[in-house]
Amino acid sequence: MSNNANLTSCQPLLDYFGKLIPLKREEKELVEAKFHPLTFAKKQFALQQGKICDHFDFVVKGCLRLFKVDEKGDYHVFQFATENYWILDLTSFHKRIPSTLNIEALEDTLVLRITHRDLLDLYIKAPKFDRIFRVLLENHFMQQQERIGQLFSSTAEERYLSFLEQYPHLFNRIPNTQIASYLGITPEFLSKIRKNLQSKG
Amino acid sequence: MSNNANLTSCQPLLDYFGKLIPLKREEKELVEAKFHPLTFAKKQFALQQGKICDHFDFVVKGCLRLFKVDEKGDYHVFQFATENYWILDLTSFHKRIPSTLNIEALEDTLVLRITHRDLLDLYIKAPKFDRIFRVLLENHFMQQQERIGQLFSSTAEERYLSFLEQYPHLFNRIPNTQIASYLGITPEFLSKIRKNLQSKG
DNA sequence: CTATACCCTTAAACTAGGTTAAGAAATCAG
DNA sequence: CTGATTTCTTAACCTAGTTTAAGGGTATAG
Repeated sequence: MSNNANLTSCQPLLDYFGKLIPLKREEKELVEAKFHPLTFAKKQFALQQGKICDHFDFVVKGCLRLFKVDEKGDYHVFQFATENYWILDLTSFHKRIPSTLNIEALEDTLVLRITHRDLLDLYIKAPKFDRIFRVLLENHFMQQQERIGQLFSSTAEERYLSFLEQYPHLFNRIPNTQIASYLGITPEFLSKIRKNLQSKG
Repeated sequence: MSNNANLTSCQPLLDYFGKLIPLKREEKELVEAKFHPLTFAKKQFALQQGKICDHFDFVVKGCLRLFKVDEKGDYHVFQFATENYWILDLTSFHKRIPSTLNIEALEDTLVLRITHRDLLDLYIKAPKFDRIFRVLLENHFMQQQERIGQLFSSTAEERYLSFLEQYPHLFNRIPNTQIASYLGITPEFLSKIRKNLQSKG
């Protein structure tokens, strides 16, 4: 019965993997054995800075944010993760060092989680996952590079517009303070931008 | 004889891979078959925007820069690659779409290059390279994330100091205009920063 | 050896975005 | 339903970094 429950709960992840590379029965069973569901209430932390990030999370439902608190106490959002996104502090996860980042639920959230040890074991038992996680990482990398490009050469207004385009499902789901923090500006300035845009059309 | 020449020329790359995961004889031979040496004179382009990036380059000697030219005509350096670094436009390479970036030699440079087709073939013939390139990508990703964090919360002076720390071998090897372009500031402002630092000590 | 291109610096005027403060609106826990 | 917390907006003032312009320094190709 618990086996059956897992079968059900891992389905979104199996679908996700299956779209990248078709999985064999044994590989599906491995996924079911290694990933475990976990829920977070809104405002609950999935990772606190100072702790080692021992988990690689796939979001089934809800929304998490990965963010840094700098020396001045300001918050900076690296990434939001909604349905079918991955979230973790990769640096802490791989180097096994205390994290400088936090992960917090912006909504009640359900994730499928694999631990560091289990992921290594998964790579050994089914090398196909080396490839799957390579592809997954490539996608994350491309997104990050796009972001660096924008931080370099776009104004805050342009970045806001492109955020709205890229994450239309997010903008009425999370507060503007969070969006500002993702764009690298203050909420006050975002407010000014929004007013400007409104007067334009 | 040409075989022998390749054996010699691939040695830095074999060393690099060997440090990540030991390679078997067949795997070494595959590397020698798939990677080919290529030289660029200073100022020569290894990639021009608009073309598809069909190559993944390992720098044996010299220095390349990966940069973007924005709408205003300003240049922004994503990455420098010196000895033992990788350089390519990953987005163009994987999505097979025209690149928005350029790669240019800042010094006379020797790379070992693998094409897209040969890399896919390498993954198939030796799945160990799925793992190697996963690890390699993880490292790049971590560096990029660090960079985003800095662009968010550090002043230009702080970023300059941390550049000097992180790339001590680069700062007297490339012009300050390039460093400014990497830091996301104008050469004039970098000059001001350097003057300030000098008066401090 | 020389001319040309590139590189570095200075300084004055300017602008994108930050800071501070304060009130209004929305959301939420009890 | 109600008080409390969070969120959004406005506005006046401030600052890090840009722009423009100009002069001097330094490689480098021919």
